[in-house]
Amino acid sequence: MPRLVAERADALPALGELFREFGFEGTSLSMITVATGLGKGSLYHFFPGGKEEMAAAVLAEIDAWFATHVFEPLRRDPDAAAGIGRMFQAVDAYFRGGGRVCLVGVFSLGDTRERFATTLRTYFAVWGAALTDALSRAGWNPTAAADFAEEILAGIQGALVLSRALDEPAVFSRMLARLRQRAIG
Amino acid sequence: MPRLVAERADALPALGELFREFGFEGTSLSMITVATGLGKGSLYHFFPGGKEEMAAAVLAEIDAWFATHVFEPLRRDPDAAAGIGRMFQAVDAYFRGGGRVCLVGVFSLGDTRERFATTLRTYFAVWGAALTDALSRAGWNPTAAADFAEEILAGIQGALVLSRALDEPAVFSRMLARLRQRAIG
DNA sequence: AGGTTTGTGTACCGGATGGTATACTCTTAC
DNA sequence: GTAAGAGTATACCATCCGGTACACAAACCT
Repeated sequence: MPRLVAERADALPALGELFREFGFEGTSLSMITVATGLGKGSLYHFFPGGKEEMAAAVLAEIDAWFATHVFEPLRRDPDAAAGIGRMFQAVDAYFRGGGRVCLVGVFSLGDTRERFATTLRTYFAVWGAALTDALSRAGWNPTAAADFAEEILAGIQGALVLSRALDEPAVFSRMLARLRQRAIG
Repeated sequence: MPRLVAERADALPALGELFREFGFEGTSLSMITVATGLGKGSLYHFFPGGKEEMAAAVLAEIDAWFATHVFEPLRRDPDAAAGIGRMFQAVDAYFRGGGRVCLVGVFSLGDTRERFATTLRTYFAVWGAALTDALSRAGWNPTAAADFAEEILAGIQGALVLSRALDEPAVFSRMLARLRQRAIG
């Protein structure tokens, strides 16, 4: 019998989609065993802390992905406008043009928020700081940059909610295009 | 022994806060009995359809509230800018300056979405149409008005997510102020 | 080859879940 | 004053919950 999942990390994508779709409370261990192909024995071997450790691992993976694909370009690209452009491109790819929801947003709205409070707060705080920095380097004055960074992050999250409610992913694409236009023309 | 809840409608506020905070799946009947002071017997007397009917009733109440306090002023106020101003005021009050979350948004993100799909879609579609109309009457050209209406709705929803994640309601207030400024100066 | 780590299947735990059944007590109307 | 219906309390249902225990198998190292 072949192993479907060889390492703990191989289970994370399936776990992520589950938590995105059903939330933390809504995702049951039996759903997880089906989606990952791992029995409870294996799951608790990889994640001794149970469901909470699984969710924390998914959040950490998301954090790492955004750090390398979004935050770093924003901070490191000598051409600030280019870094911002890469951010919009990465965000569009990550959320699949509005067809995928933000796990950090989902967790932030529910009571799960308290459980992962610092992770959730840090995610948006770091993103906001990096974006503010890039906007400043792109020519915005500091206070306007901070305001606009906030507006961009909220716009992205809100567009995901709206796309989902209206079942119309184009809402997300349009929002991304508008924000990019305002940011770097 | 006095009746804490004399009518079905008296249970809706408590139900709303519960669903907002814990989502549909996360809200259990025992939490509901505690929060409303009603035993299961009474609950199923008022809501024969169980938890799903309770959530539907809450959504209907929200819909009605927004219809009278938000959608109607947008459409009916002869002074379009004043109608838009009243919308921002009503929204700020309803979401308590960012301290309260949008149940429609919460339901839209999870798997609950499918259960109440048409209600959720209609809520945003009607709001968007009313706001587009008001913006047009306030001087925006039709396509720009539709775009900006979308941006306003997403901004509101996103700001609620961000306020919650950062535990900083001021994010919501700032967003509302910025949007109002852009809309009616 | 032997033994140890790493991973897996399965039975099981106490408790909570949404929902039902039923017997009861009020209030109201005649 | 009594009958009907509205509203309530309680016990109970099957099912599922997250988590644990433990025996077992494959992979690895020496």
